[in-house]
Amino acid sequence: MDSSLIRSNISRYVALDDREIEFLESILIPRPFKQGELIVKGGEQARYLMFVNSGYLMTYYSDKDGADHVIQFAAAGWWAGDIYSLSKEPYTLYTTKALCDGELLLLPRPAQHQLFENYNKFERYFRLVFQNSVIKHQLRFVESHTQPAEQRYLLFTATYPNMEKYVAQKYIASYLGITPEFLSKVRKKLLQK
Amino acid sequence: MDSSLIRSNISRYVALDDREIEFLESILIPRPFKQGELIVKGGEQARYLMFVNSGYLMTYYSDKDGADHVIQFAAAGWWAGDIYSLSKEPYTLYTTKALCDGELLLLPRPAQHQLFENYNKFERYFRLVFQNSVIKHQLRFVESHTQPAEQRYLLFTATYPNMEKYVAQKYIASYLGITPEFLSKVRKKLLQK
DNA sequence: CGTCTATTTGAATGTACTCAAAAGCGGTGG
DNA sequence: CCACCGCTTTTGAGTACATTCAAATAGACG
Repeated sequence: MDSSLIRSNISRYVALDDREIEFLESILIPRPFKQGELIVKGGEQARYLMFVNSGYLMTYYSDKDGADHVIQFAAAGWWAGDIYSLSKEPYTLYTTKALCDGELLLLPRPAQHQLFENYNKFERYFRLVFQNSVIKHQLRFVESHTQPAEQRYLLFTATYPNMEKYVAQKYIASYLGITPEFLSKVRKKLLQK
Repeated sequence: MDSSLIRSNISRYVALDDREIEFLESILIPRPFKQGELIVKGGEQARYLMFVNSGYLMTYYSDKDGADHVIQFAAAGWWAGDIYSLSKEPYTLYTTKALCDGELLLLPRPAQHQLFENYNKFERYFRLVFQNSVIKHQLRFVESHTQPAEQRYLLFTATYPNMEKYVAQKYIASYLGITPEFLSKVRKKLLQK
């Protein structure tokens, strides 16, 4: 298993010693995935934290009318959006889908507890991960209420330069909080400029 | 100083022993505030985490055009929205304003480090606080893109039953992501029913 | 009481949505 | 290899939700 990506990610927040790295590697489970695969479905038990080792994923909420609302995209080096199901809730609300072939590193729930009990550096690491995630969510929220759709789309393409190759436009529209039809019109208008 | 509220809040996540409580109390600073007071202004140094011991606060972002965008309201027993400035960033983007008289408990930045270094229960506590905050932000985001303004307003009044007594409507409008004028019309329509 | 700000109201406008139909695109099987 | 199927994207017309601007009214505070 190649744990270099997750190790370098963690080392941006806390310094791990050999013992901690060894333990981490002993509990991570490599999990390859194929394009289009539904890795976790909304309503299922949330059994793992998912670190993206390679490839692209997205996490979305399917409402009662069957409409999907994209919460987050995740590239290699990110935790999948459904990281949040390590809460008390045993079931996740969100579906996680592969946008191309790739590999996850799974951190099973029981192992999470071991990790937190025995190595409090990981507690800190995840505190910082969540903390930064909250900050990003706040910014995204402010953006979504200050900028019109066109600006938000431009911001998206700047932030996720490669994502458009992998994601159907309707999911980008969903992420931006607009309809696919309207995104199509926004793009047309931008191309004419 | 009355630390009963913060202790009972923390005890929902981790059990503190006497030593830990004593230390916590030794580093918290009571800070009374008056209605309308700007407790922290956007652009200033973020020097404290702020726990609301009594009263109501709100946290907002003022954009370059001078428009305010409310991120969060906070009642007694909550951490103020600007909790997020315990990150690496030395300055906060957000302004925190008192909506009535009340009292904060301040947790200064240097004391945060002591807390995290010496008592890893607090690390866990804040991990869980952030974790739950992320979950709430995600839900709020999905709501704001699935429900029309009228629904969001009803949800708001149900979620924060007393808040309307303290908050100017224009700030509720801002929190909901609509203009004050439109909120006024929404309310009128609801009253006619 | 007067001033300042918040709220209400109305008219005109704009942004984004719905619905429906056509065009494009990718994969599968004959 | 081409034809067909299903799904995504585009396009257009009509509509709805929400905004802007302006003016009138109401409330809060000194």
